[in-house]
Amino acid sequence: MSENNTLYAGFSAKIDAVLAALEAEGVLPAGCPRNNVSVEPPRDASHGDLATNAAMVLAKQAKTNPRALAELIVEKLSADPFVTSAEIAGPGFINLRLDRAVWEIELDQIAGQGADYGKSAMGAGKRVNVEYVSANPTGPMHMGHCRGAVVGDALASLLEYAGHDVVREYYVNDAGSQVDTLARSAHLRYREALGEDIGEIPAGMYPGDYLVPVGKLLADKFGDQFVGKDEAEWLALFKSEAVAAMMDQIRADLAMLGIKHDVFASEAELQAAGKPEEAEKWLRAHDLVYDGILEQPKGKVLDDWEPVELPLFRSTKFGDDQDRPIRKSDGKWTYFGADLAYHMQKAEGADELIDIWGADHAGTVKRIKAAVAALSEGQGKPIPFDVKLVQMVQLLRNGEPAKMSKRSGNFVTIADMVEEVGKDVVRFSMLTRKPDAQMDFDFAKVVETSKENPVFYVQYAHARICSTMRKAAAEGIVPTADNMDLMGDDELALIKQAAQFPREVEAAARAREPHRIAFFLYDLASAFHSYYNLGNDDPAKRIIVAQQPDLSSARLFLVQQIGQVLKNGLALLGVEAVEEL
RNA sequence: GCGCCCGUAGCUCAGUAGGAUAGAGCAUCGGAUUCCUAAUCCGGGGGCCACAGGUUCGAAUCCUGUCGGGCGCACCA
Repeated sequence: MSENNTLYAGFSAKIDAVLAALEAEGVLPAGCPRNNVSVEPPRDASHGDLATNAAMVLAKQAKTNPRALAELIVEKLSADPFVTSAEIAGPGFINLRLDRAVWEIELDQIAGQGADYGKSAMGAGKRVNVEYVSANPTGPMHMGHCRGAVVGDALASLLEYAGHDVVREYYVNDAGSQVDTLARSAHLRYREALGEDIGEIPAGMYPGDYLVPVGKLLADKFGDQFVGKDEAEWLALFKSEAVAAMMDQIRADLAMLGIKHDVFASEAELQAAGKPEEAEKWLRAHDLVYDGILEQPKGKVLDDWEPVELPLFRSTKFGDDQDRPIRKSDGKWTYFGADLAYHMQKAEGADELIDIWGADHAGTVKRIKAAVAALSEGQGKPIPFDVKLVQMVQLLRNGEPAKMSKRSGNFVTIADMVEEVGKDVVRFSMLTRKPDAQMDFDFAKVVETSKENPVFYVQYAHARICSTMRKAAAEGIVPTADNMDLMGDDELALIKQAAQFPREVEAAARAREPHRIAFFLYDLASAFHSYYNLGNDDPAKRIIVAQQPDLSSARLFLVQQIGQVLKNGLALLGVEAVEEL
């Protein structure tokens, strides 16, 4: 379960040793960079088990041609007992075939490591803070939050699996004017709960039904003491009460998706602690904040534009279009002003920061990255910081835009969606495409239990394995690793595919792309279904062959491990590995 | 006008640090079920990887430009 233990990393090291030997012999110049050398399974399995481009990459430096260098490498690699053949192909690829013992050992690894198979020490315990969701605490979660929530959560799990020490964080924006609106809307519902006819909810207030129980709660708690009173007497109180209620709601919504954050950081508390002031002071001292006047935005006509002097952060120094205000004209912090201080707070307990944002916030990435870079470097602790954008999801029903929810007032909630199609479908759907392309989510298609819907396909593979295990147990056949030599090419091919999992985890973690795991699982499920169906044409190829208990035990052992890998991958994505469909 | 993301089969999407003949599913056509779950499998047809240049042994992948779609562009969050 460490990076150096995976099969591919192991062979990578062997090839590296061969190159080092060639360097010692003077074939390769001393200290020549080998970081472009790749060791990976070839796309076409007929080429072998492993391929390396070493000869092509290094030929120039060795002052020879790729094929000549390849021959030298092949000569040394052939000496390895686990290498059964090493061939030069095409422009200079070296294709290796590995002894079947390699795969038998790998299968044993899966059995031995169980739920830990695929975990990696790549992250080396590096502390990564992943901030995701961070929806405003003004209502239930809606579709706009869903993709970022699932992708962020899966990414956090993936990094954890790959050996990082991960904190899942939610930034609660409880300090802006939107929570004032929330408090006023709640006050309206409070009066309603006390029997007043409040009529239509006025424009500018939150109209959703979800505030009705909040109003009732406030009425029960405070009676009529805040009716007809000046806003100053109740606003702060109603704010904190309503935000708390909304956060409970949001936590419940997230729980429906199987998401749980470690830290909920409050913007109001951040401000109360004077963090933004500290940041401003430092930035001013380093001439990164100055008082200036913004230009009128281009490409947009504004009737009420007035030039105002504001404290501006020099984000243009970092490639942004214009400098950005950190305070408003009333002296309060802008979102950005508080946010940069918030990122410094996160950086205190982390080695690396990742934010997951919706694509509608793409315009603000440059300024926050600039601010974090300036502050962290300036304060002597530069911190890697990445903002991952997830693109918009369009909700459809039979190809038409989906209707809004009554519960929410004006949007489709996550609760509605999960109730209708289920957590696993929602999560897997969001994870079977790369996040940086827009996607459509069609209720009608997504509930179909078919190939249209890959989650069932993968779950079915796992369920089929469980069912086979149950049947075998009933017949008194137990999986054993004792007769691996009975396994043929079909079985070995399946092991080879499952053996990619640790490598896949590391690659996905490195690229921060959890969707790769979903596609890997789909492919593995597909390979298993094919294998399973071999038994339909030829009874001798069934997993359980009554007359041959040794063979059956070996095959059972194999599919048991395939099931284990499917289970591990599904767990990583937060999807149930069901045992029956 | 500017910034960011996307453009791969009729449709929905993959394409692993630039690698070998670009892959799946759906749809379509043809097959497999007295047999471990057919929610499955096997096979056929279907591509100027938007377009044009460039980088190099090699480009769907990197760079530049053009076209098309999405998102954003006050002190909102």
